[in-house]
Amino acid sequence: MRYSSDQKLQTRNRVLKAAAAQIRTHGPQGVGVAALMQEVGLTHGGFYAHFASKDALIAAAVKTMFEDAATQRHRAIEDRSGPAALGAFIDSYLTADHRDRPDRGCPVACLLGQSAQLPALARPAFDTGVRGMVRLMASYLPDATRDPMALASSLVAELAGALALSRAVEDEALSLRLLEQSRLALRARAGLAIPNPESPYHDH
Amino acid sequence: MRYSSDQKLQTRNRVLKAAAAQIRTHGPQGVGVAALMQEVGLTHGGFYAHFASKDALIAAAVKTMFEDAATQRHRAIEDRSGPAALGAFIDSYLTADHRDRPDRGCPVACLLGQSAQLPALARPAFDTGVRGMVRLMASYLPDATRDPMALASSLVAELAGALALSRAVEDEALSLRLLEQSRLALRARAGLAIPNPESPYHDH
DNA sequence: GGCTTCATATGATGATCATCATGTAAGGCG
DNA sequence: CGCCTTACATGATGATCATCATATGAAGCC
Repeated sequence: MRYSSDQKLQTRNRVLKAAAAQIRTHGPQGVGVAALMQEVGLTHGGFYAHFASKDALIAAAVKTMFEDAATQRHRAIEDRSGPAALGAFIDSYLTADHRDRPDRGCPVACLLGQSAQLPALARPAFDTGVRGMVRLMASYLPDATRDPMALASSLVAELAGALALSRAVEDEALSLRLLEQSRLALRARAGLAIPNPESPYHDH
Repeated sequence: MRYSSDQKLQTRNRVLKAAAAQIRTHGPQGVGVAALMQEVGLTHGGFYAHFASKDALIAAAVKTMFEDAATQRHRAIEDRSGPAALGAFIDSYLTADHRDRPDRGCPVACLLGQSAQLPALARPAFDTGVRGMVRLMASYLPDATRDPMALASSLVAELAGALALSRAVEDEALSLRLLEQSRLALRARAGLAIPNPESPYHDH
């Protein structure tokens, strides 16, 4: 081992982190190898010492996105459990902050509409991530829930859908309304009490 | 007027229709001017006689998508009204068929995740389309609904989210489960009776 | 019947991009 | 001390792409 003992690994991780951010903001197509390497402080040449192809990079980056997402979920939930944890997760998910920072946000919401341009290599990681998110939500639903996995599946669809929609929409008021009303609806569906009415929107 | 009287208009419409399909399947970036024109039976040169730029094409194509979507909604709803219309719409929306034909499907679900690569010119049309979809669903909710626009907003998020998710996922069983469980949840939330149990999925 | 107009074709231009062959320098090892 | 592995750089290649300048050819008009 020349250079410092794990030089290459650290570089690889920095490239991965940058790619994970770029993919979430600009989509898989929006990332160029040269621009990516430059962001890490290197030139494009060395890229193929770390990844076999751009598709391989994307697949690896998708994986790391979901790993990061898991730790972020823990941070949002803190030491809560059960429905309280679910409520905290929903509240942290459907915020303008999360909407405005896709680069460090939920990969499910970011890759939702990129199915066409996501290379086949990255698909399994996405599936696993979706399944993990559904399972997580199911595990926090009230014990009395009849079919937790069924409900969780529906909740995940609305969560990711609302966030992605709020990003796609241009009008700020419409965007905030989409976030807030799905937040309320999701809390109600999860059997949670009416939350702090932190954003009083009225239609029309 | 040389050629037949409205030759140019018809060509323009054919280009638009092809673009609307391609954008929905491959995303805005996935459409090339040359390939698009070839699909219409022309060469790339004439393109700029019809559109000022690729972005202008995309903006126009997004508009036509939403126009088509409106007529398709009428077809799905037929002569039903009120909750029955809503149920028919939900059932027609969350099907494997709709999932597998994005090229003629709902633009909201297709463009959900393309916010980054959608040119600014096309954004207003998208907003209008989303608003229209929310309004439509609100108008069909039961009269007793407390805040129809609020509920409709949440329903649209889940509808589009579930469809987009079902497309992004690789595993067919997972995909079908996402569709079906959101279909059931949405019907219930819209105050509709338990529907025909056309697809009995069990988790695990 | 020739002129003119307009829809489309041909071909070029420059930009961007993934990929790779080869060069270089850093630094542990003999 | 010098060698040689290794991480990265330089530069080239060929592909793809949007855009546009110019050519062509059909068809209505005088």
